[in-house]
Amino acid sequence: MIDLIFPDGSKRQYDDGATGKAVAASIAPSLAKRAALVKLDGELLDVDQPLPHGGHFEILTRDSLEALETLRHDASHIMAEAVQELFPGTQVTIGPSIEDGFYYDFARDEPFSLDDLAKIEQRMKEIVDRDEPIRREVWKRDEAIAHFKSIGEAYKAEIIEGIPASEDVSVYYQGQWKDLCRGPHFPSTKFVGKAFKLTKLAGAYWRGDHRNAQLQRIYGTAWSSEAELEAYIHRIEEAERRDHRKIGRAMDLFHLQEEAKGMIFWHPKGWTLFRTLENYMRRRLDDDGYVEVKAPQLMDRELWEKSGHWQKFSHAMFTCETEEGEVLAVKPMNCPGHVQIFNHGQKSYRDLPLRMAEFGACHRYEPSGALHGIFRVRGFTQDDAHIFCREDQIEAESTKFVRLLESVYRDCGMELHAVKLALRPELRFGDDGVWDVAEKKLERAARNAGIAHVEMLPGEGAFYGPKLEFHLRDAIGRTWQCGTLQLDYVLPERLDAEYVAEDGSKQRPVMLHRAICGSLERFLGVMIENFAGAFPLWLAPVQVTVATITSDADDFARKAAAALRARGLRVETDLRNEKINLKVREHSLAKVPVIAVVGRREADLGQVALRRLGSDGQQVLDLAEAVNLLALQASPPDVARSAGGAESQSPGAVGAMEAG
RNA sequence: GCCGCCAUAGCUCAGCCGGUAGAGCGGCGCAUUCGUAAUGCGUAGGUCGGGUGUUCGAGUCACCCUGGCGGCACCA
Repeated sequence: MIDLIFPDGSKRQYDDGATGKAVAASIAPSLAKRAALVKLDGELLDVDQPLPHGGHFEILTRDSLEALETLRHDASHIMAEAVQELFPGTQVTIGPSIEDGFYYDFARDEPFSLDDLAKIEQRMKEIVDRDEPIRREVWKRDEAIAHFKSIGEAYKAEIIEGIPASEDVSVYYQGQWKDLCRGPHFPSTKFVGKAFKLTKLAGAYWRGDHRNAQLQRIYGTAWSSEAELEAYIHRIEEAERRDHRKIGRAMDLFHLQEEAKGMIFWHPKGWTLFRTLENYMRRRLDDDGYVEVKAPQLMDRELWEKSGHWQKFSHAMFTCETEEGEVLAVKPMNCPGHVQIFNHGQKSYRDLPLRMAEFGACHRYEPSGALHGIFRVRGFTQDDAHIFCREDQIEAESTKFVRLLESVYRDCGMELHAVKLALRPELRFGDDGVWDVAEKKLERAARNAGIAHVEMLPGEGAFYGPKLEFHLRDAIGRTWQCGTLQLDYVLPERLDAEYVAEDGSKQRPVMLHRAICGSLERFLGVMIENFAGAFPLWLAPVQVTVATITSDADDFARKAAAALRARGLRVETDLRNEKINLKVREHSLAKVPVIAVVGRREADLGQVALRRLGSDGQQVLDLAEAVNLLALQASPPDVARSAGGAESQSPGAVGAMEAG
């Protein structure tokens, strides 16, 4: 007998081997009919599977949130069945559920077409209508290998070969069709419903390795109701509108063109945005004890060989040869340059931690298929810095960095999506003992800074050390690494960085490579999508447009604009002989945060009517008042913070306050 | 780089089974001075990403190149 504890706390006994369905039936026949999955001590099981033991027990219907993953997984199987029915000879490989949907990788010589997707989708719906029962069988591993080989499913056989010989494997039948799968699954295809849609067709390498065969991946999205599917499609469409490439064009921020692919032509408005962010970052770094430097753009190949970059990274480096035969490389990163500056002159332990920052323009030959708007480019600007410190300073510096990063993200309206720790790669310098220490230290730094969850990424570290990665999301949910913190014992060694310790001995510093935005370009891209182009006042390329209603107000409008400019605001005037309706519409669409409307009335009274983007009210103020208000509101968040503190004591004593 | 798709006026897009290109927005011009998301009228822009081939004839078919998009791989 097994004891089951139900969600309401009640307990009941059942025979050994009772299935979830039998348990459901004992409660209510209707529940047995609706039961899609059962949960036993947190583990999801098929309803027809004999319960292996007692414990906390719950019956899930298809509409439950926890069943959604299974619904999507089932949908991937139904798609595989449909594909094999329609395209005999196609081999199946793997097909998991993913965020919002599922995919399945198929091996087939002939490529699928977009038209095929419609056919497959249609057939999937038929399979749902057939209500094929889904049944689990347990097979011996070797028999499974032999069977899948015999039916020409080489990939499946290969997967099973990777399973330890002692283990059995589960095979799921779905009507006549079957697939190797761990499960769980719903009781029949009808449970999946029809709220799914095949969305895209893509290539994907077998087992994620580009040396392997390329399979055809079909992606789909699946939901428990038609309404949710509609909502999802709508959400994606909305998100596509805020694509930074579209907004960049519409707002005239930047452009890209063939002759310089992967490199950005910043237009005046976009460059204003860039400079605003750069200036903000510079202040934050200054305040946090960094010193800023500028290292050369090109350096001799020999230096890159010494640092190790040539061996590990030369494929991605732009190089050129001089007439005198020197081979120079455009810097793909700033670290070797910074070490040269560190090495110039003897350093003392008193100089540490030395935080050396640079807005470093880096160039990397990225694979053509990797380029993506201004997120992934070949020429970009890192908000890079290297902290040279003693080993016992690593933790404090790391924590300090993460705090700064979180503060910057907050100021910029960014939400940190994930923190990942990239562990030692195959190609690396430094012995394993050093890596053990480095990996542990970074992990601890993240925890100390209050980051609850750190995802481990085996094999993805830099060649010189592990990386903590800070990921942000774009409009449609893709994540992009922006911030990074890397712990490096290797480069100081390879490039002979040293300092004089208290006892007069020469010691190696440790290097922390760190960036908050990662690249200003990528960070701006994410910001553009997050704000959908409607930037907060301090960032907006044009902060105020002074728009006239009639030409009577032209002189006053010019005067108002000049007064605003005198306080550092970015102001445009619109004196065209157009209706105010049109002006409001145009500047609203251009996402200008404030439209200062002046008509005859305002001009006579020396006032402006402020209209904020997104609201249809207006605020009529005397010019001087409006200028003060807007100047205050346009302060970057860090400036506002320090001014705010000063103001509460003695207005206007901002500088004095900072000196303390 | 790999797989698939796409490439037509500044932008968004229409041009079916091949017979020398259209719309909306934008631009420009004229008129309008009109109080908070589109004033009216008029007008100029493309030879269809580049190339080769098939054809009497190609934006429309085939192939190649280039670029873009979605994935994959890569991302020090």
